Parts: sequence; structure tokens; C-alpha cells
Amino acid sequence: MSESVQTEEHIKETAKKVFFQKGLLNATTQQIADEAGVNRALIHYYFRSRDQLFKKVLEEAVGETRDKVDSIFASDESFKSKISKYLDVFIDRNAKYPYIQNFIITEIMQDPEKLKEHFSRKRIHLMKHIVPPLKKEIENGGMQPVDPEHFIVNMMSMCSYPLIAKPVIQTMFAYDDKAYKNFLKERKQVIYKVLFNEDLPEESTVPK
Amino acid sequence: MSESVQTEEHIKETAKKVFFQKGLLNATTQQIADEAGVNRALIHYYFRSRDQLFKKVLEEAVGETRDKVDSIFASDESFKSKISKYLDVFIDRNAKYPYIQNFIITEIMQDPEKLKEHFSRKRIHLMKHIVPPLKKEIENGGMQPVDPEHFIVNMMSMCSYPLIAKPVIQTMFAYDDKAYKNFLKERKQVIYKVLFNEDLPEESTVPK
DNA sequence: GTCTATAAAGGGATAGAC
DNA sequence: GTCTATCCCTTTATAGAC
Repeated sequence: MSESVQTEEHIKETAKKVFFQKGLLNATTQQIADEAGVNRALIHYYFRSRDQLFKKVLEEAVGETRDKVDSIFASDESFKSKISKYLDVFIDRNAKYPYIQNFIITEIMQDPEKLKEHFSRKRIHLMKHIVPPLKKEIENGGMQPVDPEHFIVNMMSMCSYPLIAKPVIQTMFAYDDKAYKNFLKERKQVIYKVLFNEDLPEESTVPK
Repeated sequence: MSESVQTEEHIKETAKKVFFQKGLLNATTQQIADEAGVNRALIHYYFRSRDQLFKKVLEEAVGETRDKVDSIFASDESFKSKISKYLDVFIDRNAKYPYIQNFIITEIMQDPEKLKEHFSRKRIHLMKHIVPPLKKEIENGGMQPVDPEHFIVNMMSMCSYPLIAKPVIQTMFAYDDKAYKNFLKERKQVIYKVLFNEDLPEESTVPK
């Protein structure tokens, strides 16, 4: 691996760390350069502008998950089993990048075009791989009738909000970091139960 | 009403509009001054700093709702009826200020202390007026057993996330503004049903 | 490819005139 | 109470040396 590729990769990884792990969503190029131990000018050398760096790291981070999610829903397991696995992937990803949800929200607020492609792809995926099996599950009496779009939003809400609103939850319930982390751990079972009105099967509670 | 109070009020209302209605969460003092038709220096004259203006408008906006919510939960209606009314208030407030949730999240991210007092008060309120009746409702068999804290987070999640993630939802489902607004309208019944696993009573679907 | 130095723009805040 | 002018600081971006 050449020097240049190494440095470029290093800056990108550092940016991910600063944005998604440290939660410094408005980090300046200086902060990122400091953290990476390089000069600010190098960031411009590799990425031309701050905005392009943003776009690149975000696209990479969401891409990491997309592939996993896609393969889960492309399989022919039961619908409930797919959802269970999706919850695992979602929780894993957010343990790795605790602030990525905030970053997505903040960035997309400032410029909805920035992630338009990603969520358009997600739309096609939903319509093809989630809505049909959901409808089938309802037909077969496996769950209460529900509008597919509300079902999806309910799921995303209960997954994402507790991460986005970390300080709200910590203050409201007087949770220290340990208690908060533990609370998050319990979410998978809670969400599954709310979505399907039945307990998560035993073997799915501790994945892998 | 004297000239000065009028201007101060006008700046404050303009700031609310810019932040909470237009969604320009990072609006500069210049933008607010332009929108209000006054000079930038006036903002500093009345509020000393940008940060103090922020604090004031946010505290006012959340205060508007707090009083209403408090009175709902202080009453001795049934728990489910209280929740139904809470959903109404929440939806009303967010129709008025579509971006207030984003603002709260963004501000609290940058400085958790800023809203600490508000959410600490909320905590006391929860413990006194929500958790006990919730437990009682469960005891009486009115709903499935559920951890109170997860119940509260589920409710907040399903209320707030669809607002925070407006562009995500619009892109994902190809909603124009009208379709999105209609989607939000359906949320009250959906959320009630998910929380209690039963339909919202007829007379509660159209409040007032 | 990496650094220093500096340009260029933007934003918050204040002094002082009216 | 409201304005203009200005200061100061931060930040992005680039030119040019090595």
C-alpha cells in the first residue's frame, strides 16, 4: 500500500472517529487534522473541500451497513427472523458509531440532497424485500394488521431515537453511562415485543 | 406596550420562526436580524449574546407545552385517556414548530447542560404522574406488562422520530409535503395502537 | 506528498454617534 | 432605542517552498 493511499485512508478513518464515535458533528478541519496528526492542508489535498470529506465518510459508513441489511432481507428466512437479525445489525452498527444517527439527521437537515441517493435505494429495497413479506405475514395471521409504512417508521423510530436523544434519556432517567448502555441492550427485546406483540424467541436474544 | 418591549418580543418571535418553523438551526444573528428587519447590533442590545437568545427562545417554546402536559397528567382521568391527550398536545405543538425536536437534539448534543433543568423537571414529573398510573393500569389488567422507562421511550421515539427524520421519510416513501403531512396525521392512532395493543376509542380520534 | 504562510470570507461582539 | 463602523476571532481554502 503506497504512502498516499495510507494517509488518505487514515484521514478518512479519523474523520469517522471524530464524527461518529466522538460525536463532534461540527468538527472543523483543524480538529480532524489534529486528531489524525497531519496538517490541515493535507485534508484539502486529498478531499478538495470539507464537504467532500463529509460526503465520503458518510457514504462509506452507511454503505457498510447497507450490504449486511440487504443480504438479510434477500434470504428466505421467516419475516420475524429477518427483523430480529436486522435489529442485531442495527445495534452492532450503532455500538460502533454511536453518533452516526445524529450525523445523518444533521447533514440531511442542512441538505436533503446529500443522502437522497441512499434513501432512494433504501426505498426500492423496502418495496421489494420488506413490504411483500410483511403483508404475507399478516395474511397468514402471524401478526396484527398494520400499515407497512407505519410499521417501518415505528421500527426505525424505536431503534434510532434512543441513540439520537442520548442526553435526553440520561437526564430524564438519571442514567450514568453504564446504565444507559444497559438500557440500550434491552431495546432489542422490547422493540421486537412491541412490533409483533410477542416475545422474542430465546435463541435470538444472544446473537452469534 | 412600549417600543422596546415590542422590538424585543419581535426579535424573539422571529428567532422562533427561523429556528423552529424554518428549521435553520444554525441561523446566524445576521439571518435573524434580516428576517426581523432590524440591525444585528439590536440583537446584542436586547440579548447580549447569540447564546442567550437561543436559550431564551428554547425555554419559552418548551415551556408553552410543559404547562399543558403537566395539567393533563395532574388530572384524574384514566391513564389511557391521559396518553391520548398527551399525543394531541405533542402533535399540536409540533405542527406549530415542525423543527423544534431537531433544535432540542442539536442544542443538547453541543451542550447537555443547556436543557438539563428542563429534563430534570420532566423526570420528577414522570416519576410522580406517569409511572404510578402506568403500573396501576398494568396491575388492573388494562395493558400488557412493560417496563415504564421503555414504555416512555417507545412513546417519545414514535412521536419524535418521524418529525426529526422528515427528509428521510419523504425520500424513502417518495412523499411530497402533502403526503408527509397526511402520514403524520395518522400517527396518533398508530402510536396508541402500538402502545396499548388496542384501537384508539372513536371519540378520541378528532380532538376538541 | 507534506509542510508553512497567508489570503479571503464570515460571524460575534462592542464603541460610539444620533 | 437604533444605527454605522469596526474589531477580533475562527475557519476554509490555496499558493508556494521543500
